[in-house]
Amino acid sequence: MNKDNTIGGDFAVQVYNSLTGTKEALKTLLPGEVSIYVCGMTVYDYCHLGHARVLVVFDSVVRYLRSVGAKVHYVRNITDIDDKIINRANENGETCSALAERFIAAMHEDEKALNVLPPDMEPQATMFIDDIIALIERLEKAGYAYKSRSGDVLYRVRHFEGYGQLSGRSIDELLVGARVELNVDKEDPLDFVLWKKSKPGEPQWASPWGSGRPGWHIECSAMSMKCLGESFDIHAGGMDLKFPHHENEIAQSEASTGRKFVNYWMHNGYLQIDSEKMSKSEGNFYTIREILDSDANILRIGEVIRFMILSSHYRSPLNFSKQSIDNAKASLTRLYLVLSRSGDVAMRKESSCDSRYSVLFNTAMADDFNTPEAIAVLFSLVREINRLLDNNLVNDARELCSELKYLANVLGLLSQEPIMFLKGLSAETSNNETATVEWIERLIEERATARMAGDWAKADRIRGDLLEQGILLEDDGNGQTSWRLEEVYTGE
RNA sequence: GGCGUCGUGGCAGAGUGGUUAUGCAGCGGCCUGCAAAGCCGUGGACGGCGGUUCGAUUCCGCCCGACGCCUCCA
Repeated sequence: MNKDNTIGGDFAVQVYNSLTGTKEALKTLLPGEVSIYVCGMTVYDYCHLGHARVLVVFDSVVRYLRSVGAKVHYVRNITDIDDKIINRANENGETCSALAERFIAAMHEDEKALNVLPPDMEPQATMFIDDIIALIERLEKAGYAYKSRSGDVLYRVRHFEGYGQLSGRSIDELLVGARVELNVDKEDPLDFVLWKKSKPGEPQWASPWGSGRPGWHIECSAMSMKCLGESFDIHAGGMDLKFPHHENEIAQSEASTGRKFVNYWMHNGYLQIDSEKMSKSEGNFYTIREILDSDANILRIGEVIRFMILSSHYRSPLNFSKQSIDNAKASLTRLYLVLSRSGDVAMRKESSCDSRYSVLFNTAMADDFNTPEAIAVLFSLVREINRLLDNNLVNDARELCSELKYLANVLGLLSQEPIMFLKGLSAETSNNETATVEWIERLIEERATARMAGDWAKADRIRGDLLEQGILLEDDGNGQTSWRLEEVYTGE
């Protein structure tokens, strides 16, 4: 490991730091270790595709950092108490904790389908109330917090010198924005809630300021510092959290500790629908499971979504459409076809960093996690493998295949059995699937007989009929026929 | 009003001061009963106007266009 605490060895990892607006070499507090906190979900509903992007992007970041030998401490929180949760629970007539529990379980299912690994820690706000209260007390002692007339405890924004450093705006500039509501309760309109006085019937915890609950931003300060220390390396989340959430986290954390809170801030771009930001308030959003349900095989469509997300750079906007899904499907099919063509190949345990492809792959990823370029490297591997196979150099091809699988795995891709992906079969085969497979195989036999007899018309009719059902037949040179899924484009 | 991001070939989407991104689609060829897959070859691009430069899609300025943030949001 380098003495200067850079990560990545020969491929010094460069990270775009939202705080400075530039790409910087990633230098961590501890040599060879990376502490990263990602703002996770507020669990009052099913995760949408924007959440999928955060999950997949930072899962890939963590996988990559680990692949270059870093010991990563990955924390992703769950906010399980806030206004939206309380409202939704009331609407449903269930308790907040029951509601939260339900959607946490659903989120874990979604993650699985997207091949997102669990973080090392997944702290929930309601389990850190003591730490939150202690943090607010520190802020109060230092003069950064005050109790308002209404009973809420607020953060005194004017007292924190660096306020606005992340969003690149001064308090006064923010005020000119004019959409800040006037509130007699606040010393300054930008002051925000640290502790909210509870209303009857709401979840509440005892505190020095009376019973209440944490405000929105404080739990991330408390939990991240509790899990990773008062200073840590990377804090990440969606672009929309930059202001005010992350700005406020900095204010809370640095005012309480007097130390630099986070060295690198990473923000992923929005997921868009028809080139507009997808958000619940706009009503133009898809849940992850909605998309997952559009395919019989949940892992297959999950990987397609993952591929689609990684095929654009994490900071760019990502436009979701039927075509982006189809593109991802076609690309993944090409990757899986070469694996299937090579037979079953075990994944290499470690990358041979000296290989041409690994060098290109790592160079791309070290440059602020350029996954589109890394994926392009995967495809040049595919071409090479196919060339080798065309020339019957099977052993060489299989060697490269195991490298392909290794590199793809760094992106969380190609972890399924090729056949399962190509045929769209799930791991625990249903009766329905078995019946379908048998039906297809019967037709293939029937066609083989026709071909043997030279009845091309019949053979082609069977093939054409199956294709209309989305089943593509492929004959190899030895009289064997295989099949795979091929969506026929019906024009929407 | 303030701040910011972006504008690449038919579509998606990287990147670069002068040389092939990549995937899908197209075209020609090999292979195939015909296909499919694969391979080989190939056409096609950098919003507009100026400037810097031997040379700009890449740097600078202006303009136009799209989007976002300043309010809950990944």
